[in-house]
Amino acid sequence: MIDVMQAMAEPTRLAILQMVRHHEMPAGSIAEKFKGITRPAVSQHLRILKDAGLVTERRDGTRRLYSLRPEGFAPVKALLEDFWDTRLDRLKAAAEKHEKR
Amino acid sequence: MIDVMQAMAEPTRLAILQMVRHHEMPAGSIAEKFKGITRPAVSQHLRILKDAGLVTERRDGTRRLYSLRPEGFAPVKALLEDFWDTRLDRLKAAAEKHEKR
DNA sequence: TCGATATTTTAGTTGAAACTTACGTTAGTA
DNA sequence: TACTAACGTAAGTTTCAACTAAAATATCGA
Repeated sequence: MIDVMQAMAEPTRLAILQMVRHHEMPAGSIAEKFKGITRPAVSQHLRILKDAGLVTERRDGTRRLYSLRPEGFAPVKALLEDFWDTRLDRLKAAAEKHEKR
Repeated sequence: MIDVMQAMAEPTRLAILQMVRHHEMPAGSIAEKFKGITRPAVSQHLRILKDAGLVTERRDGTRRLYSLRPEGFAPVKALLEDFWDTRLDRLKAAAEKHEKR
């Protein structure tokens, strides 16, 4: 789960995730979008995203098509909702305290 | 938003967030929980979490009490839900494709 | 089979982030 | 005022993640 967060928490990788969100893209096209960063670097980012389960890779001839894998975000999503709930917990606690008077 | 993710995506800091989730804790008590890491290191992590808006700091005499700031997670939560929605988008797209036959 | 295309992998470099030690600060207390 | 407790801050070191350049791999077409 920490690896999923680390995968997301990097500007280039986050941008990649946005790119492949709606339609799959070949590695080359992804790399082209980045100015001032080489193709191998992008390839390595893709590896990290894949290992984290955030993208899937599909081969088509010599190309490799990447697309988002939304389920990969599930654990982080759960954690976030957990933290978010603290807001409600506090409202509840405050209400009970008030009631006690 | 990327800074929020980076703040979360570190084991020690994530552990701190869990610690202060339900009740505020003084910096010292937080540091004690960590074996093999010094107090200043924890202090620096707390700084990063505070700057990212994930915890709040309250002073009580010489102590500093930290607690979770759930609202800080909002941007990441929104992003995650955005990605998550891709699942539904695909189901929908698949259904429409099916319908077309 | 040879070359071209699209891509990853490896090895090595570099810069940033996480650490430690030493020092500074602030608030309470004798 | 001097001392202590509970911290943060500064400076320097180490570790690690992101990068580049060069080499390796896989697939297709002539």
